[in-house]
Amino acid sequence: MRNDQADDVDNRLFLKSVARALHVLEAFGRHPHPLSLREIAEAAGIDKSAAQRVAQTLLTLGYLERAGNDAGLLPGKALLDRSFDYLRTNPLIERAAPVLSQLRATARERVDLSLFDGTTIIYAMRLQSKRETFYATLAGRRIPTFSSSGGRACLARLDEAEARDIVERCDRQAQTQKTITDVDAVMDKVREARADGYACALEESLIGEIVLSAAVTDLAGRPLGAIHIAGSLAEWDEDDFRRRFAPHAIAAAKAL
Amino acid sequence: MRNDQADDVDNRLFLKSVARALHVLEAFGRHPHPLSLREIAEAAGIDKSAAQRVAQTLLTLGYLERAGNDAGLLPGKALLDRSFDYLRTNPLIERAAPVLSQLRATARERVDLSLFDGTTIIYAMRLQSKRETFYATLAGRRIPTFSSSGGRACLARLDEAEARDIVERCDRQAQTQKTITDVDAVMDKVREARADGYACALEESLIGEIVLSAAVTDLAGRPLGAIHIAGSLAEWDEDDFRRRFAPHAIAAAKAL
DNA sequence: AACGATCGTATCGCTAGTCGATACCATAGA
DNA sequence: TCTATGGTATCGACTAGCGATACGATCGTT
Repeated sequence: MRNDQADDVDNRLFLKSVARALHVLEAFGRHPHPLSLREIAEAAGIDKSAAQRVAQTLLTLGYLERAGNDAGLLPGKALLDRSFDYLRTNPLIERAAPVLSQLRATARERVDLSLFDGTTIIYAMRLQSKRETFYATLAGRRIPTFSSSGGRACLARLDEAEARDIVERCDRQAQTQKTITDVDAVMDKVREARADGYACALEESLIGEIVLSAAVTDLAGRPLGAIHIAGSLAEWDEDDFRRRFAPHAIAAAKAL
Repeated sequence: MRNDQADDVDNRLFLKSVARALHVLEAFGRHPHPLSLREIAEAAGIDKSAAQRVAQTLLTLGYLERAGNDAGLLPGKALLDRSFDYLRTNPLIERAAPVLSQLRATARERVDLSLFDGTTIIYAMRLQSKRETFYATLAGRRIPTFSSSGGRACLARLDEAEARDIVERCDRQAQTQKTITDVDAVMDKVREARADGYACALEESLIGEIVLSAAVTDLAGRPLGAIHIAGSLAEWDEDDFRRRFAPHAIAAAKAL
């Protein structure tokens, strides 16, 4: 999971106790249900005593809560405060908010802002369209870089070698039958995105869904994230969708 | 800010190092902009060395990031992962997701789910309507219990003494000219909400906005949160809004 | 250029904070 | 009643982290 262990070990400034506590919180990412002390200890690779101390601490600070039927522990509301801080302090989000909601108003389809983070991208803002249920529409969700249009839009802003390296390091599992998992085939798509100025993915994450993305970069041209427009193939065919929305996505991304 | 210090001190299980690290992250809630090491140290009440160690640790774990122009540190994307875990593991959110989006579809106004947390409530899910910009629409935002319709809907499910205690402990600053800050006046509103089965707030948080809320409770009848429907006074007058949406809000809350 | 202020980074000996084994007290099911 | 499993509490030993200090870079100022 972590290949910078080497750095950690020789880094005299690294606080193991802090890392332990965060590993406890991260355990709920892998086990999304109430956990007992013993389960926490196992998931975080610590003994029961350590888990007890960490849990008590996080509990009093609001980063953990007791599950309803005293059936264990769950993440706490304080985590929402911290992610709010993240969004509020991120200058990209600040600038993107009005642009996104205007884009949403003109496109009348689902609009997202995702952030580039190596082998995955993470949704930061989501403006849903009509139906749309469930976790798919929650901020904080991560999806693989290689198979998402937003991810490929970002890769297109990197040089060939760096992009290829990331694609190779991705966990390239097929999400649907249409997911492109071959490295060379993905790189073809990346080059296509580089040429077009936007990326497009057809049913690679979800059957029936077409997503089109334009990358947002910093002043140096490095990708920070991407703006997505997502539609349903029941209402659009690919060419129409591209023609209609690609200019909007590119313009919105350029505005940032 | 924290009156359980007494408990903390005599609790032998409380890990100070973990608390220190979290205080560092919380510093960005009070100072929403890039912070230098020295500023972090000040905000978290620790010395520069400690801040350095904590910052290095959080940096390598992704809970802090360097600001673009190496102008300091900012919260990191890992925080979004954790809030996603919170939302995903919270059974109320799971049940509420489909109900909310259906409510959004029928009401065609902004719909929110907030969670009751003592003197504040915190937005967990937000389905915006048309325009709506900025942070107002982000999950994780906290607003005072006493002046929000959602908060008062929750208070209405507590007994008189407990509700009054919370109102008194709130930081009762007026958000707008219309904010009701007097304890007795707030309690009148709470009693009204108890009688009606829903609460209503007129321009108490934002001028021109009317919000109507119904509380969601656990099996024991204790309030967990509230469902909000928010509209614009430019489009509705109070009576129409109440008549039209109160039944929907109550029904949606009851469905949970 | 030389200066002082302020930034991030690195070092190191001492001690207080944490570790981890262990015991305790519930509740629940056999 | 017994055993398994949950959360809670205790305590001596030892190590992880404290905090003072120092260093090199980068500024804007004089």
